[in-house]
Amino acid sequence: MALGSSAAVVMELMTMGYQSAAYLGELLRSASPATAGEQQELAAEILRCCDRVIAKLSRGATGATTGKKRKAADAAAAAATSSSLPVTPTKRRARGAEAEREVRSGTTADGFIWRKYGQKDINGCKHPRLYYRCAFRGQGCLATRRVQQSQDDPAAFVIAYYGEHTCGGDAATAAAAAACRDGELMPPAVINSGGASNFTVAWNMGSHEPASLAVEQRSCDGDAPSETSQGWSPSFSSEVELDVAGFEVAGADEPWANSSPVWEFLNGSFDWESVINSL
DNA sequence: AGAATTTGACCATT
DNA sequence: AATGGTCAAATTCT
Repeated sequence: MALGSSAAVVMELMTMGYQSAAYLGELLRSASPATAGEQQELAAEILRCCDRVIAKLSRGATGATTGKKRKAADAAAAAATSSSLPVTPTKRRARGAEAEREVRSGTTADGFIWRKYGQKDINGCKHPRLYYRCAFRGQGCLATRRVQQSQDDPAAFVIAYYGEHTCGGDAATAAAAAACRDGELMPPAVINSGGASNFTVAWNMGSHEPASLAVEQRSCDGDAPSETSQGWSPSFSSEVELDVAGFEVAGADEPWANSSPVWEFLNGSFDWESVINSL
């Protein structure tokens, strides 16, 4: 395959992330099999994200037009994406249409850049439902997601994804590449150590005083979509929030604190080469 | 000023 | 008619 150098870098980093998440899942399972459920689910989600990027890269950018199954209305709209003007012949998703993927996670961050376009109170649900679309819709990306805070566990989100990221070959990967250029990593998944779920939601109206910190990605060069015509000119500030309160590496009392691949990973001495070669 | 979110209206689907 | 998804004007944020 003919991967560009930046794509190769992203591929390598995503492979690292994949291996890290896999190993983290192992650690969580062996460390505390009883309480590792939620944490393992987070690790699993990281795995899924990495897996998707890797699949995309190894498949090449030609996968953009090879959208698998898209709803009829969306397909019709996609046919007209050559004219960058999304005149939008009113493509409305059927109520309760099944998502292509549904993820239950402790964070709403998934590495993509989303723009919120609506919010709705749902009949029996305590929390509102939030609607997002890909920030690169101006480029023809029709990916959409629906985020809902779980009724029982306020620290969990149920995220339903619709549509494929047709921007994946350039936009999301470009953002990743830009982040790598700047020596930064992709927005990490939420770190929520221990059983105490002190992760709070920012959009909880009224009282949003979470112990969270915002992470922002910087834009890459000029391919940041500047489409003022439709009011769609997203920047690269995503709404990533992560709780750092419970994440103290230095003072960790965990048994693996100072002598494990995790620690090696954190202080930068982890032997990635052997990991990659073992693929 | 421009960008991003909020929020009520609008409309398709059930 | 009720419900859920989207639009777009208004508002807030940077």
